Amino acid sequence: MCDDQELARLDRMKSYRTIKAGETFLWRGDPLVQLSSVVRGIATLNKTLEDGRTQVVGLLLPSDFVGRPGRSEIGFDVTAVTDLTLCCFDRQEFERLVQETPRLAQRMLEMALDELDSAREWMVLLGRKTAREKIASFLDMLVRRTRVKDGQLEPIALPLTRDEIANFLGLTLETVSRQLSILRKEGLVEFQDRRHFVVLDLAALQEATGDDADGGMIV
Amino acid sequence: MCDDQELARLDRMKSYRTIKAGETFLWRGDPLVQLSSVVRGIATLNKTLEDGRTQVVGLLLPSDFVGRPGRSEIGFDVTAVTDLTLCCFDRQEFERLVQETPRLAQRMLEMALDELDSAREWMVLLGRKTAREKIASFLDMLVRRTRVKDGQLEPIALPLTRDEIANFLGLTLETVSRQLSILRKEGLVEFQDRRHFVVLDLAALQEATGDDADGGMIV
DNA sequence: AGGCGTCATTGACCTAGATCAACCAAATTC
DNA sequence: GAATTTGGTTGATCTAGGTCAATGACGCCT
Repeated sequence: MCDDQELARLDRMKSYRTIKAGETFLWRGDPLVQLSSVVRGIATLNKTLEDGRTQVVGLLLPSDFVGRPGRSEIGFDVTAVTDLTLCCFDRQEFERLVQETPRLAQRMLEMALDELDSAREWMVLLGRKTAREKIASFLDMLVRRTRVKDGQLEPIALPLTRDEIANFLGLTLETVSRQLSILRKEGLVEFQDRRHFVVLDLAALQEATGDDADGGMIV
Repeated sequence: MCDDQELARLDRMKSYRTIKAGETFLWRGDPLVQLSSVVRGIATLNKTLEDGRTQVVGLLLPSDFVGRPGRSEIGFDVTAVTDLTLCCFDRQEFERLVQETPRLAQRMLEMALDELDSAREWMVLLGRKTAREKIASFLDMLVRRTRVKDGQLEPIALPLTRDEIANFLGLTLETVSRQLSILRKEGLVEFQDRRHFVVLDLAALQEATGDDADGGMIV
């Protein structure tokens, strides 16, 4: 995360933890004793309304940070989507470290501001986009996130179930399924498997997100 | 913001700027040369889709920070809702100051994390709440924000037009107007003026937000 | 005081997406 | 390998909230 000495210290205080897919391992309101970062797997940050409606408010991928220094309570439920490995630190010890190493505070600030930017992009999606645009934006985000490593048309993993996607996009699972079918029939994407897709027409997909040509998703 | 010496230094580098109500004074994509904090007035952070739909992604009140250190481009349009006074700092100079004063970085981190929490609460509102719940949540937020100073039933200022509220809540201005009328007819709130309301039944208002009894808005 | 631009309210419709429901296919259990 | 279970698709309806349109209520300007 930062430089040698700090890394060494982080190293001494860290411990690993694994969680099985589907398990909610942090609950809103519980005391926040450990911070962690995702090593392997995927998790979601969720909030549930009193009558059971739920909204995913964050997607945690490897290297993402879980919990926030300076708060004593957990703010959102955290659920493992796949099997998950976390690297954990004692919160108070970590906070001390942050206070002593300015670099780390700056790095944390940068990460928080990036997350804030993507949360705001997501607010536009939730507040103003149509179902079709939401789905296209979601697929486009996955493409951008995976493209880093592979060249072009490798199949991309769809890590969430239809229901989880729906809770992420503020839709119902039926609408998710229908819109995916429509994009498939239109030839923008193709599924080889319920959980893996290939983009056939990236330009059309991005057109379908409704975003300005220039400034789409930041994540 | 922090301690004496830093404050003094901030003091030397600051300058003031005033903006007239309605003016959009920062545009997405423009170079970010100054950071600032709101001294007086209200502003909104906006994003506009290609076809003109807009979503407010942040409400800036006095003491809120505008712009983000470590980015060279403006990420969202910023519009003055009322006449506005800003206290501005040169971005690069401010960044230098942040690097040299760990305290400041920590304070910035805290602010960023608080904003992130409220952005996430807002995502729940945008993705899952009904129009009625959105309006109730909005009024409740205003109550919480003003309650700090006054005792109980003082009239609360509604700083935005119906249209701006709609863009904040992901609704249309007609729906905003209708839902406000309904809450009025039900006796939860009363308007003395298009822009000032009194809460008559706070418990019922909070009930109508749809939030869990305990964990509502963080802001 | 009269005329105008802005903001708000209310009504009459319409449509995107939710809801309800049937069915399918792959994975898991016995 | 039959029987559940879990996740997905598709169809038929319903409805919350959007859209379109008329009217009202203030300023504000001359």
